Amino acid sequence: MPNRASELAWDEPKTGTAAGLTRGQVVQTALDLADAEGLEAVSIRRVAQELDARPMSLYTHIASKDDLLALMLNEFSGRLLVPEPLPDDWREALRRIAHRAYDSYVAHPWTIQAFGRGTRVGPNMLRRAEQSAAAVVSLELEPSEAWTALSIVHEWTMGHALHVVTLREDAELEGRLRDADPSDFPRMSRVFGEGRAQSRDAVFEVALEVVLDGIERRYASGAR
Amino acid sequence: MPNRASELAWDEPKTGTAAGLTRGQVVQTALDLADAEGLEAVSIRRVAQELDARPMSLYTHIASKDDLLALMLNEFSGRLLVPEPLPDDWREALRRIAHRAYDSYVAHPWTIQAFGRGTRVGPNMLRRAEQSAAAVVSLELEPSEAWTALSIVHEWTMGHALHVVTLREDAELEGRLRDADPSDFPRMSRVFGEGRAQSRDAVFEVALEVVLDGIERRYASGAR
DNA sequence: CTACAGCGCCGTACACCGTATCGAAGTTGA
DNA sequence: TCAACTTCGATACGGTGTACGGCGCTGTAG
Repeated sequence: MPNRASELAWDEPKTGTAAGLTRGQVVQTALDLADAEGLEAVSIRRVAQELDARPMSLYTHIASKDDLLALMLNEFSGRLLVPEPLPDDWREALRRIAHRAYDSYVAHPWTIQAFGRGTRVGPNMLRRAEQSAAAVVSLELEPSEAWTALSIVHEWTMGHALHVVTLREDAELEGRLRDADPSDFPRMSRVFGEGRAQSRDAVFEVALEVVLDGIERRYASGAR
Repeated sequence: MPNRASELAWDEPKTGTAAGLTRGQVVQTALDLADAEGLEAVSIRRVAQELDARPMSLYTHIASKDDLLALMLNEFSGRLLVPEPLPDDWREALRRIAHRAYDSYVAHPWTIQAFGRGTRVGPNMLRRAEQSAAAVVSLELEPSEAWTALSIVHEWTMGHALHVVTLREDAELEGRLRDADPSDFPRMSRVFGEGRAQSRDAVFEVALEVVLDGIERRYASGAR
C-alpha cells in the first residue's frame, strides 16, 4: 500500500483506455453548477444528469463527494494565481493578490462555503502560496515572518469576503437595526443612520491599505 | 400579515400554555451536539432523539432547520460578549474582543462552518457590534470609519480562525509539501523546513498586533 | 481468430435527511 | 362541561451519498 493516508488523488488516476467521461468534465460541470445555482445544487445525481450520465458513473472518476469538492477548490485555487511577473513593490504585489482573491470569492460565493467544510491542500493551493511568498522577497524576511505577514493578508481577505457574501450588503444588519430601539444600540444606529457613505469596494480598498500599513510598520525596515 | 419578510422568530413565539419542550432546550441540545460531534451531526432526527422526543415535535418550537441554525448562532454570538467594563485603552479593548472571538471559534469549530452558510443577524450579534463600537470611542472616529476599523479586526479574526480550524495545524500543508519536489516550491519549503518556530497562539498574538498597528497608524491621530 | 482479463458504466438498494400533512391528545378559560 | 387552542406524533414524499454487484466493451495474449 502507498505511503500515507493522504493519497487522495489529485492526479488523474490513469486514463485507462478510450474514455467517455473524464474527471476534468466532472469537476468542470460541478463548478458550473455551483456558480449557477450554488453549492447545494451540486449533488452527485444532479451533476450526473448534467453530464447525461448515471449517478454511480461519477464514482469511476472521483472517490467521493468530498473528493469532488476538494478537486473543485483546487481548480478554483489555480485561478487565484495572478499573472506574472509580479511587481517589485511588495505592496503593489500583495494588492494584486488580495484583489484577485477577493473578487474571485465574491464572484463565486460557494467557495467560502466550501472552505468552511474543511480544506484539503491541493497542488494549486501550494502554487498560490509560493507565488505569495515571492511577492514579499524584497522585504527580506525570515521565512516564518513572511508566512505570518502573508497569512494576515490572506486571512483578512477571506474574512472580508465571508462577511460580504454572507451578510449581503449589510442589508440584514440594517434591517434588524430598523426594527430595534435605537437607544439600545446608539453607536450602531449612528453608523447606519447616516446612509452608508462608502461602497463595498471602497471599504475593501481602504481596509486593505490599513492591513498593509500594519505589515509595513512591523516588517519593512529599510526595504523599498 | 406582519411588516416584512424578516419576521423570523428571534423571540420565543409565545409560551402558549403548559409547555413540555421549550425552544431553549432544543437550541441548547443542538449546541451540545454540534460541540460534541460537529455540525453534520445536528439533524432534526438526532436532536429529537437526544431530547427523547419525536422529530416533528421540534417544529412546534422552530420554523425550520435553518431557523435552528440561526438561533444557535445567535446564542453563540451572545457568548462572544466580553465582560464589562471595557478598558479605556482601545487597543486593549480590541485585543480582548478579538481574543474572546478567536478562542470561541476554535473551541467551537462548527460556528465558522455555520457562518459560511449564510448568516441571519440576531439580537446578540447586534449587541456584540455595539460593544465593539464602544471599544473605540476614545478614537473619536466618524461612525463609518469606526465601522471600517472594527470590521478589519473582526474579519481578520474570523479569517484566521477559519484558517486554523480548516487547515488543522498546517499539518495538511506540511504533508503536501513533503511529497512535492522542493525546487518547485523553494520559498514554501524554507518556511516549513525550519521547524515551525512559532506556535499557533504566538502567531495569533503577533498578527493581531500587526492589524492593530495598521489601525493605529490610520485612525489614531492624537487619541491615547 | 478466439479467449480472457480488466475496466468503465450503471441498476438497485439502503440508510439517512428535511419537512408537509393531518389526526390525536391534552390543557386552559369561560 | 364545552370549546378553543396548542403540543405531539405517525406516516409519507422526495431528496441525499454511496455500497454492491453485474454487464458489456476493448486491448492484448495465445
